Amino acid sequence: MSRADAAAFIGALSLANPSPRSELHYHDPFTLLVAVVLSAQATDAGVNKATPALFAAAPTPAAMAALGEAEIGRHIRTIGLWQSKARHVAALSRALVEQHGGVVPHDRTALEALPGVGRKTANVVLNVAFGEATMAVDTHIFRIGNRTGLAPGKTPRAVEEGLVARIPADKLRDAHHWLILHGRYVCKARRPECWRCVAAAWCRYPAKTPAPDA
DNA sequence: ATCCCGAGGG
DNA sequence: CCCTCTGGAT
Repeated sequence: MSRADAAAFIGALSLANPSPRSELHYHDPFTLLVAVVLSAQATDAGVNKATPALFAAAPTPAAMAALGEAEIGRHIRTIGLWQSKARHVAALSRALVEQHGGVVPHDRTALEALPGVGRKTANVVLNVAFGEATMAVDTHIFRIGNRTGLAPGKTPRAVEEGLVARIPADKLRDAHHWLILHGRYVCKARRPECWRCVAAAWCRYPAKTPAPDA
């Protein structure tokens, strides 16, 4: 897909979702980082319910490290994979204190070396908190990139590079919100609702589900 | 039953 | 590449 079409595609999605919001609203690097770690394979509702109390108790790496794994676990017991996440959050907080002066590093290699942090999570922090021109490719964005031709690729890395090459740098941040919302409610993995997709004109994926009572 | 805004380990 | 971790929503 050309850059012009990509801009039109993203523009259509932005009009359909004029007020994007999610746990990505954390701008502080540390709370953003922890919120994203907690989000993996969990519902956003669960994360949004648990994080306010957790961050009130421990807003910084030092405070989180002091809080400890057991107490972190008590705060996040209602979300999936909480045991390994409590372990990772405790370990990454200690690592930030001991190796980075209690500050989230503005550096991909250092971020990905933290426990529980992979390329996707590192990209969220790099883009949302530090303004780097990168995209965090989750399952939704990976699927949309391939279905639509917006950014085809066999690996998340390839899709990421295609998106960064086609979407204007100043729109990458909001593109996360729009693409994820679109992937969740319209361009779903199963039974995509193509008949109500605002970006269908730029999409090459054939509608496999007929519109209800149409 | 099946899926989720992943990451680590085998 | 495949498996596992895990509660909650649908």
